[in-house]
Amino acid sequence: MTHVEEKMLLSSLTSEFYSQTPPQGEAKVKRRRRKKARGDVDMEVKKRRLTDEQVKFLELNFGEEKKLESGRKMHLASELGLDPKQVSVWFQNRRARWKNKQMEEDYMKLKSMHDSVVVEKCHLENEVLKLKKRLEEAEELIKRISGGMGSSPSSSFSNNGVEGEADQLMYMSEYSYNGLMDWMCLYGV
DNA sequence: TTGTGTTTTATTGCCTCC
DNA sequence: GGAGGCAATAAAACACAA
Repeated sequence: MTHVEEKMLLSSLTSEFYSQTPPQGEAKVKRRRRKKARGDVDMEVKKRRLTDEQVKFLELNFGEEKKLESGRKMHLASELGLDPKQVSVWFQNRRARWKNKQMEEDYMKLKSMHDSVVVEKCHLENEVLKLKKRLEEAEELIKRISGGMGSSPSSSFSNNGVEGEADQLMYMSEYSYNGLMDWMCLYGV
């Protein structure tokens, strides 16, 4: 019996298994196979579990080439004493398992990358918070200093001949209180 | 022993390629 | 149009705790 004849026979035997046909225009929706009734002896297909040796040999071949061309299929089938159909089914299922495993590995890699990016983001956010706090402290200090001298910060800076107030502020926030003390000594504030 | 979850083998329908 | 691939699914076979 050819492959096609086999398929047609199976189709005719199983067509009655379907309770519904898909609505017009929804051909892509797969019909669900009806469960095989218990005791339906005619349709009973005994599953033959492959031996360890057979599986080992198939695994070896799968490792070499994941696809199965016709010649190799026939060769493997005769070598293992299996139906060529069983060999192709085994390869089909093995490819599906392999694909799942690959996806799982890809997922784990992406997850690990994502996790490290999240940690890095957390560190950066902490750093931003620290810097903001230092900036606030520096600004507060400047306010206090300029208030004590009875003039604006800019006038006090310019009075001492210093240019680039922004640069000075950056300097202060960078080196915090000790730096500020140095700066005050330097300009005699 | 039995209920339940997992794995393996097999089937089906659809799709693509030649 | 046929062969072969894939996704989805069924169901047998197996593992294992209770």
